[in-house]
Amino acid sequence: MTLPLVRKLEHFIKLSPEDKRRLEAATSARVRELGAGEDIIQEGEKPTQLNLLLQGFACRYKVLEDGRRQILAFFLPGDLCDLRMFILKEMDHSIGCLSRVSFAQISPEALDELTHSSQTMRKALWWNSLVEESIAREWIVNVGRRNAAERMAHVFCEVFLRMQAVGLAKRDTCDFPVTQAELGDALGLTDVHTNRTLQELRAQKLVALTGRKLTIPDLAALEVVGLFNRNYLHLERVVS
Amino acid sequence: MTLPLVRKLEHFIKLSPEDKRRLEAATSARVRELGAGEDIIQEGEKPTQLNLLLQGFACRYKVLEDGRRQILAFFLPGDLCDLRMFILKEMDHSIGCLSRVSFAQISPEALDELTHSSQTMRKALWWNSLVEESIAREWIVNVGRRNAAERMAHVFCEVFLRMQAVGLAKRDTCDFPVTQAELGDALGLTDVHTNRTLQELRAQKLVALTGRKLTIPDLAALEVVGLFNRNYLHLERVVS
DNA sequence: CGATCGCTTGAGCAAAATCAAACCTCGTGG
DNA sequence: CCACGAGGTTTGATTTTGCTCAAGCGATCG
Repeated sequence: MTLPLVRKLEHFIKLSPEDKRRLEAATSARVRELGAGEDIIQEGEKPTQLNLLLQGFACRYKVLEDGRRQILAFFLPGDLCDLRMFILKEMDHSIGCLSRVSFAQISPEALDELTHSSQTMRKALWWNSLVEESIAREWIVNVGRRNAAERMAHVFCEVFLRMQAVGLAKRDTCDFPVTQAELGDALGLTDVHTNRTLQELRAQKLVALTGRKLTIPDLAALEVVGLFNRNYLHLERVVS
Repeated sequence: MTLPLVRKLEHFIKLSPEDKRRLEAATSARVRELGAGEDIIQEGEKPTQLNLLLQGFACRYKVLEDGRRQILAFFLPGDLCDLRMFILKEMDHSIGCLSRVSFAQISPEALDELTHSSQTMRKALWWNSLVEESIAREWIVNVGRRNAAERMAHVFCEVFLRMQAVGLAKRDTCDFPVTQAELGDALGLTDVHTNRTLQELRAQKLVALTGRKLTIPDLAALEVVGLFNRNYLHLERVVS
């Protein structure tokens, strides 16, 4: 089975067999598991290695002094949680697990080795960071300028397309092991309002969300509702 | 006069005289000016070079189909508007000028040259990107979980500290050539509500904002109102 | 001197938050 | 096998926050 990360990177650039082999080696050296609610790394800690999500959902989040929480990004299988971050003195946010999760820990040295010999790999990881940043910017638009239903439609589209990009969507369905309260924390909404908004989308038959599975019967329609534009995911290949 | 960018980078790492000389050379090769309201680059265009803001304020922004606009970041003197972006096929957002602006255009080749010979410069620019990403994440929290007054207090603190970091704040005052409507676009608020919120902060003597100048008589107090935590700006030096 | 742009004010309304309670489901232990 | 409990979802009533629409005001600039 192809590594989700490989699938993702190949949306941008074709990797050589050698690149893939090394990547697989690097990601199998040290694998850890954590349960839902546990943190991979917390705000204030010094980041020391790179975490690559292999299975399950995780998220970046911040908590304000008074307990308000905001989720800053969803991490899906194939996502690098904190590439390049270990130059910093301390984390300014936490990374937590939304479901049971398994992830690979890659040391800075292993990463160096991976990129040092391959221009292609460097470019691929570079592209990967840019996409991540782009997603963060789109989330600013989401919470800043879209209303509740639009926001929710938008993240559903995003998650579905990203899952599809790593080969983890079957037809119109993918995993979505996220509680409504957590979804609210990602959308900047309360749990109550998140629930009502979800019911709206359900009533319009735009989404089904049960048993940790997300189904989108008509993606194009949901994209319209969410004022969704795929360009920010940069999934059309530039370099062959 | 020291380049704002140099001042900023030196919050993280000390640059050698040689590094500084090269940076100054690279930034003086090609300087352009634009007026308020003009765009440095627009969504959909292919980014080809790096723009370094020298004077004035600019911003990153996106516009939804129906005209709603969200400002994603403020660019102050010393900011690199799109470092690393030129690997992408097209911009997923625009960069516009909030005031009359002058900026340097640095070619990918000049940038390569700058970083190729200096590990320090590479690290400095690396750190710079990470801080920019960190600011974007904090903005998600801002629009997602803070109310109008908190949001406004927060960006005022941020802009002031960033201006201070590049040597462009005098005591408790710095430039802020941004209209209330634009400020609203950054905060995810309407212009009307932005106005009322600003009046609140003024009434509490937390800020003065007249003639494109921002004054913060008691920064600590404003930080409390904005639930502001400096950690995300990563301004304490790690590497000497 | 009028036009434009930015700021300000008011009234009414809509969206989302808050508070409170009930309900459902699924795993656990008696 | 059933009762229990925790976590997650749903509902209702009410309040708050911020939006919309509309108009007026005050500079500044050809």
